[in-house]
Amino acid sequence: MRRAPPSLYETPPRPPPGMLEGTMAYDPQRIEQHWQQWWDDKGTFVAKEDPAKKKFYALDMFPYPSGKGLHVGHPAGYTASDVVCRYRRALGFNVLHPMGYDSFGLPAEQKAIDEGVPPQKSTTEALDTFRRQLKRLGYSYDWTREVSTCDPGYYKWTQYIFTLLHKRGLAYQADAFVNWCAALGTVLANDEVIDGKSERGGHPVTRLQMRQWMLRITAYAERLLAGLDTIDWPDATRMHQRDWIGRSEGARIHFRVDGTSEDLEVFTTRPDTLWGATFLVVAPEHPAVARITTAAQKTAVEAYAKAASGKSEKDRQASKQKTGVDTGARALNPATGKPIPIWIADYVIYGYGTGAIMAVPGHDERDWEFAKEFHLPIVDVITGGDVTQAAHAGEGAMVNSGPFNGTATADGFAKAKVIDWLEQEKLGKREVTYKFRDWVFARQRYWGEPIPVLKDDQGKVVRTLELDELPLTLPPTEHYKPLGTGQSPLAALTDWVNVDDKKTGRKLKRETDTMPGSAGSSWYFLRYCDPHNDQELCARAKSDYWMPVDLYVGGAEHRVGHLLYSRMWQKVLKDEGLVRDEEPFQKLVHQGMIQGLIYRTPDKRIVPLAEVEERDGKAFKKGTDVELSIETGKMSKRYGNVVNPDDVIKLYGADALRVYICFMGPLESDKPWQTAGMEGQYNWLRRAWRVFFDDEDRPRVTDKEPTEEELRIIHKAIKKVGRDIDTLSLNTAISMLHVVVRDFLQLATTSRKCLEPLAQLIAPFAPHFAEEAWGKGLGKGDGITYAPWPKYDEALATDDTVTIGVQVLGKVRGEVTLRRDADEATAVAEARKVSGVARNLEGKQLVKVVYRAGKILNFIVK
RNA sequence: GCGAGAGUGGCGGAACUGGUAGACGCACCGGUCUUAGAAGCCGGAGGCAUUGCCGUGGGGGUUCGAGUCCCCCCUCUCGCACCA
Repeated sequence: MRRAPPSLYETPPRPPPGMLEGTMAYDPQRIEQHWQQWWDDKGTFVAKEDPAKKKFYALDMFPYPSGKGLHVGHPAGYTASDVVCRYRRALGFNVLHPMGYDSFGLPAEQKAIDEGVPPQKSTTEALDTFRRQLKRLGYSYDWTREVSTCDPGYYKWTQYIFTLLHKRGLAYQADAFVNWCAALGTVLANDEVIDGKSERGGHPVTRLQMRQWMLRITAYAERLLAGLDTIDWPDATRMHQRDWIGRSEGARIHFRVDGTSEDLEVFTTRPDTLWGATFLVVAPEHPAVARITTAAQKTAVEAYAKAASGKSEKDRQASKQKTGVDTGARALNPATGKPIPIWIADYVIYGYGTGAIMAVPGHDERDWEFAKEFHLPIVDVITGGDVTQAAHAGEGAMVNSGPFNGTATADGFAKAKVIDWLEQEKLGKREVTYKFRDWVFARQRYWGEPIPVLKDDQGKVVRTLELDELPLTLPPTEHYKPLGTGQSPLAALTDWVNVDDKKTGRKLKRETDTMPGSAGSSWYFLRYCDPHNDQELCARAKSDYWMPVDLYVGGAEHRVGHLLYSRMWQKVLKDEGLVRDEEPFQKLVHQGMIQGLIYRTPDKRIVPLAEVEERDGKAFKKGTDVELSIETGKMSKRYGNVVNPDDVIKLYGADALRVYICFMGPLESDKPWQTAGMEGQYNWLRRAWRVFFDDEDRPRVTDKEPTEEELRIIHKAIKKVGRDIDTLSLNTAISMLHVVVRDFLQLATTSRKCLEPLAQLIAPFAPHFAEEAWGKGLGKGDGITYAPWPKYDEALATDDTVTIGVQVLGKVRGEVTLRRDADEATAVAEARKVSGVARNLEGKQLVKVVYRAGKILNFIVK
């Protein structure tokens, strides 16, 4: 056995390499604590508005502070934004870099239910842990601006925003089909339901009709779509939001129900296929169903509807097999005047469009399958396919469509014509619908912002609370469990619920539902601009200065939830005149996940990391010869591969962790944590230390003039590192720094003109190290944070000689070193001297020479 | 099924507008130091083969030249999933 197994999993941890007795060396524990204290004392990162300076607002998605503390996943994004902030400060930007906590939510409440710990208490503790851990990583946050969504001074304004939404008619109560999770005792938003299960806990979710608070996000659909074209976000995320909003253009068409005064409305994107509509399909929940069903069909219809509503969303989608029942009623096709049957089927969704469709089996795959299943007529109304074999959804010309025969469907031409006709004949109208629904804005839970309204006995809202009545604080309780009735625990607190309202002189009741977790996080970026203001949610002058966010770093899992809600609130606040910008986040980047290694025995059993040892680059089960397979996957307790930043920092220091995180790979991609790789970066910092300090920890800097070679090294690095931070290619920036340190050690570089810029280039990544090198190593007094970023000389940053490949017939046969701008004749002459090239040219006739100065020389021969 | 993204050494990953594939790091091998080991330092290294050949998931194409551009296919990851 050659080396210790991954030391993170050993107890007690072995001392870091190089910390042997007597040797003075890089000591991260000492310097990191010292500089963190120093930054705190000096208020180095406190941001102040300064109109004379260009601002830069870098925002991290604030964490939900779980009791378990920080996970290595958190620093992945936080480190990247911190590097950018430190770089921007050196460039002279006025940087706002705040941090806070998304501290309302289910986990703390679940803990309260399970263990009886009040959420206020467990949240405060978790928050202290997070703050301590984040500070220990040396992030340059302005801690004076910290916010926490469960703080009454904060949620006062969340509640205030709710009252604004209510006044604008954007917050309303409605009987709606909601995602009810019985296990959690609450409703969930669509984005909190994944595959028919709750995002948190994976409990089953069913569709239920309930009276709920809703936010009319659909009213902002067009602006939410339009804004996507103005912001610098990943394409995948913008596309995902577009899909989620799901805009479609079409027509609403009226169908008379034969022999009744009922009217059924359908939404269709293909009004040009109206002549082919041979039946209607209505969602089982549709209220018209009960009215139109004939006596003969009543039993079958009711049975089907009941079965459909009992199914969860997931079950309903599990089978694509078409099912349905004829209601017995007939509708009149407004185009042909012919009676067509009306069916109910669960492939039609009540929440979308009008909850009823005209089925055109000839030109819609789903309708075609349904028609086949139930032997309903199929009519061809668009040329180009064989509707007896399959639905033809493509383009063609209208046929069997009366006056429209021959109209081409391409480019929506026929569609527009038919809609015009429908409007003229008052049979229907042009309409746009959206796939996304209004936002269910209530949870039947305790640990959230109380909704600031007063209601009468019937549950009708009498008034919202005025600003001077806010915050409406959460009353203390000892019973956190949702009541079995589908009400929140607040409903049991009758003293709190019943109010003698002085303003109206009436006996009123408080709302007992609370807001969802996404409420507080939908505007926190504004509060950071003016966190202590108790008169306004954020002074306009402050948000005008700092907003919009210039760089927002956070996980891709918030693509549609948080990132869509925040955009909506920003628009509402803009309409209120409270903010200037239409979009809150100018540039968005998603960090990838830090994955763990998963070890398995040949029979596929998982072996926790603590029981793994490495030998000769292979993994074995500790103390055996059982070789293990290695795969990458989620970090999870189950695999025993969760890495805690505290442990890493204890061994290697925060700087090494930061450098390793940056070095692992591109910010956006998922990458596996490898403790050995971590050690590599720690060792690099130790080597870098030796550039600045000798064996007795004395500074090595001299005022010697650097050689040209040394200057070239550092100028190239200044150029590369700056450019890489701009593009967030932090891994290649670190590679460059490796090269500089290697070369400077080899050249025994001590020149101040080289070491000062090197310390500065290291500073964004390993700030404590850099401060120590800058202060103690280079004798600088004021800290490195605001030292102006070094400038490079283009002439020195570019080599004037280059080594290029020499090819014969496209195959590399040698290389030559030339001046970058050497002419072709020189290049050819030099290349002919290279033996491998000469050998391949021998006896051949030169046809052509391809020469790209500084790039390639290629001889084409016969 | 639809949409998006990705396949490069043993591993993580580099490669500017097409121009010496494998930078940098890990692991590995050799040397040095040491009683020995660890760490450090110096050096090696894609594969096969002793002048050469093959190599960026596979197959075709464009080009003097392809990881990069075009066409077809395979695999993986992530979304969405009867949205009318």
